[in-house]
Amino acid sequence: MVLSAFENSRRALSVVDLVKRFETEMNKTTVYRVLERLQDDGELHSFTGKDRLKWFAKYHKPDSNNTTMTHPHFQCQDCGKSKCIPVDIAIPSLPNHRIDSSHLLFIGQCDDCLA
Amino acid sequence: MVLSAFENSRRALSVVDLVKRFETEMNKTTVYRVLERLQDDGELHSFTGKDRLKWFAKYHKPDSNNTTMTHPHFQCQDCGKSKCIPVDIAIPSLPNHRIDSSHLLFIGQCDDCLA
DNA sequence: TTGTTATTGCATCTCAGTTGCATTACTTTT
DNA sequence: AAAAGTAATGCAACTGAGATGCAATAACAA
Ligand SMILES: [Mn+2]
Ligand SMILES: [Mn+2]
Ligand SMILES: [Zn+2]
Ligand SMILES: [Zn+2]
Repeated sequence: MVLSAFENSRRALSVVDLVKRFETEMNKTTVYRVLERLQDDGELHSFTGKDRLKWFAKYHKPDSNNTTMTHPHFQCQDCGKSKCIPVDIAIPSLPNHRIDSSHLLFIGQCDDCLA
Repeated sequence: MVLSAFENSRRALSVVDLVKRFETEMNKTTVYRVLERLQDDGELHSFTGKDRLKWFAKYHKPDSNNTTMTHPHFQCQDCGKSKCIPVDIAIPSLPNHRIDSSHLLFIGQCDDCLA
């Protein structure tokens, strides 16, 4: 039910929105827990938006090119919507450091708001 | 006084830490406001850490190669410390989108914690 | 001095996210 | 079917970073 809100697209949904959308049918806490469970099950993944809110999106398994394993996200500064960007970003190598993951968020104007 | 806590390095300091460090000499709210002012003055810049906390670091003006204008940051998952990474990351171009800025955070183990 | 503006303190608020505990739903075992 | 165990949900209260309103103080200028 919560999962079907993501309708197979790359659109992300903020937890705040989801809590609102389901406030008549389920408790706030339940929404949080369902999302966490779906993430553990590999159905969803999460990231942090520009306003430090938590967002979720469908998990798309990496394609053959290894793309999208740890992909960036885009958030529109006009409409606030955000989505997955299935693109590979080259991770720099830092001397004496080990990079395990990355949080990549691009901010700008989305196609809708540019049109 | 708050500014001198950054001692010209690329080390970042979380607001939470700064509030604690100065709790005897100034109010929590004042710390927030001083940091905001220093950011407006171009002395500091801020970013969001992996735990959604706000971090500040010295602002280093871009060098001739345009490097570090919108640079990534690194946060160690062991010690929690984070710092600026003066490296250029290629921003992808997304069809029908305009990217204005980016939040790039790399997570891993720092030199100290690897040693 | 007197008026004006910038800075700080303090209390209170906001609000996303978490936690504890009781209740209900679902499964498995006898 | 009944009992027992496990998982999912509701509800209330809590947490904590960050914001806000307002009064008090400090700096500054006329
Ligand atoms: Mn994604
Ligand atoms: Mn930086
Ligand atoms: Zn938009
Ligand atoms: Zn470390």
